[in-house]
Amino acid sequence: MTRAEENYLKAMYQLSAGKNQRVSTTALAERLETKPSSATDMLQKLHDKSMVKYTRYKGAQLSPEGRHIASQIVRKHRLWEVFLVEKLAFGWDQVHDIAEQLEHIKSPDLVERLDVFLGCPKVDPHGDPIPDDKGNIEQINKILLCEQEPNSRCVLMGIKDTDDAFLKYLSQKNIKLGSLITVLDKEPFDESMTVVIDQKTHFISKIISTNIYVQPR
Amino acid sequence: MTRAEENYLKAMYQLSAGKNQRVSTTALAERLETKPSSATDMLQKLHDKSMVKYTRYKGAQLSPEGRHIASQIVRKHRLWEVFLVEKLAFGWDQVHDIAEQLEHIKSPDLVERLDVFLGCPKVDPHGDPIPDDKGNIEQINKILLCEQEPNSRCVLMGIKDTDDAFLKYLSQKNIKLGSLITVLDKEPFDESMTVVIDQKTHFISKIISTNIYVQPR
DNA sequence: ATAATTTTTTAGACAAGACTAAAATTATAG
DNA sequence: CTATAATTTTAGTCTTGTCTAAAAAATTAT
Repeated sequence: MTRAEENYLKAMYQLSAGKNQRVSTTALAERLETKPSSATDMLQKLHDKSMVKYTRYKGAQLSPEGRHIASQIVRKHRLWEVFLVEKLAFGWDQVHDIAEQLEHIKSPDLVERLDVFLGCPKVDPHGDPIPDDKGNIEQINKILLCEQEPNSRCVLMGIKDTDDAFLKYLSQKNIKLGSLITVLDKEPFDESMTVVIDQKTHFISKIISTNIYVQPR
Repeated sequence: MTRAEENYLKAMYQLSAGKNQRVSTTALAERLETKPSSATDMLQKLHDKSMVKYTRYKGAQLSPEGRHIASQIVRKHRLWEVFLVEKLAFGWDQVHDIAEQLEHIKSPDLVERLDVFLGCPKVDPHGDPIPDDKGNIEQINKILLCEQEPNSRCVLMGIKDTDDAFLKYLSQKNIKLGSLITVLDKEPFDESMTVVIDQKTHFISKIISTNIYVQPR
C-alpha cells in the first residue's frame, strides 16, 4: 500500500461513515483536495487490487480488506494523537497534521506497543473512537449537547467538527473531554444555552452546542 | 525537501563522517542501494537547490545548509530510536527500520517536545551521538575494546557495526550500553579476550572487540 | 421524452525518481 | 605514454500520482 492508496482508503472509510455505503468519485476527490479524474484513476487501481468494488459511473465501496486497512490507518492516526496530547503535551488543535504523517508508519509491532504504552485508550483527544486491531469500534452512547434539557447534567464525550478555530475556542475556555456540564437554561428563541463547566458559567450559542457530544448523567 | 532528497543528504552526511569530505557518486549509490545514474540525477538536483556543491566527475560535498538538514534527519532518527527502546521496550536490533520512517516526519515542534520527553538524551541506544538542533555533536572520548589492556576496567559506550546479527549476539548475552567491563586477559596469538560483564565471564574474539567502544575507568 | 446540466471517465501530458544502455571522462597498467 | 579498465554522465524509458481538456453517461428540468 502506497501512501496515496492509504489516503484514498481512509477517505472512503470516513465518508461512508459506519455504514460502508458507496462513495462518489467527486465526494472522494473533494475530501482529498484533488480532481475527480485523479480519483477515478485511483479507484480503478484499487479495484484491480480488490481493495474496493468500483463500478463505472456509480462510485466505489470498500471491500472487507480495504475496509480493514482503512480502519488500521484511522487506528494509527488516533493512537498517535493520544500520544501527542498525553505524552508530548500538544494541544487539541496542533496534532492533526502530525498524526496525518505518523499514520503511515508501517510496523504492526509498533502500533501494538504504542497502544499498550498509552494504556489502550478507547477514544482520541477529540473523543473519536479508536478502532481495535480487527477494525471494531466500541460504540459510545452519546447525544449532542443541544438536545440536552435544562436543569440536567452531562459529561463532554467528544466534538463533532474538529475545525481548528473551534478547538482553539474550547481549549481557551478550558473545556475538555470529561468536563462535567450542567445545563442551567436554554433560550427558546435562538436555542443558546447557559451552562456551568468547572464552576464557570458559559453562554453557548446553538452552533457550539450542536458540535459537542455529551453523555447524560 | 522530499523523502528521497532527505535520504541522499543523510547518506552523504554519514559517508563523509565528521569531516565533510567529498562523496563519490558510486559510494552514494551503493549506500542507498540504487544505481550511480540515479545518484547523478539527484546530485544535480541538490546542486540546483544549493544543498550540495557538485562537480561533474568529481563527486559532491554538502553545503552548510545541506549539512544542517542532514544533521536534523540524523537527530530525529536517533531520538526516535531512544523512544522506541526506552518507552516502547523494543530491542536494539528492531528499531532501525522504524526510525528510518519516523525520521521523515516534519514538525520542528515535535522534535523538540520529543527531545524533552526523553530527557534530552545525548546518545541513541547504540551509543551514537545525537546532534543538537544546531547540528552540533557532543564528542565522547571512547576507544575500541580491543585497545584496552588486561586487568583494567571500562564502560561500554557504543557499538561500531550496528549489524543485525551482532546486535542480537550482544542483547542475547545481556551486554548493553553502560555495562561495566573488566578485561581479565588478552590472548597475544589471536587477540581474543576474557572479560567479565555483570558477574559473567565471556570469551570475546577480536572481531567482537573491534566493534565495541568503551571508556576506560 | 427530449433537452440541458451535472457527474464521471478517457486521453494525453507532466514531474519525481528510478532504471538500462551507451557515451564520456578519469584512473590504472604495462 | 598509450591502452585498457573503472567510474561517471547522458539519453531515453518506466511507474506513480497528478493535471487539463474533451467525451460519455447519468440526472434534472421543461
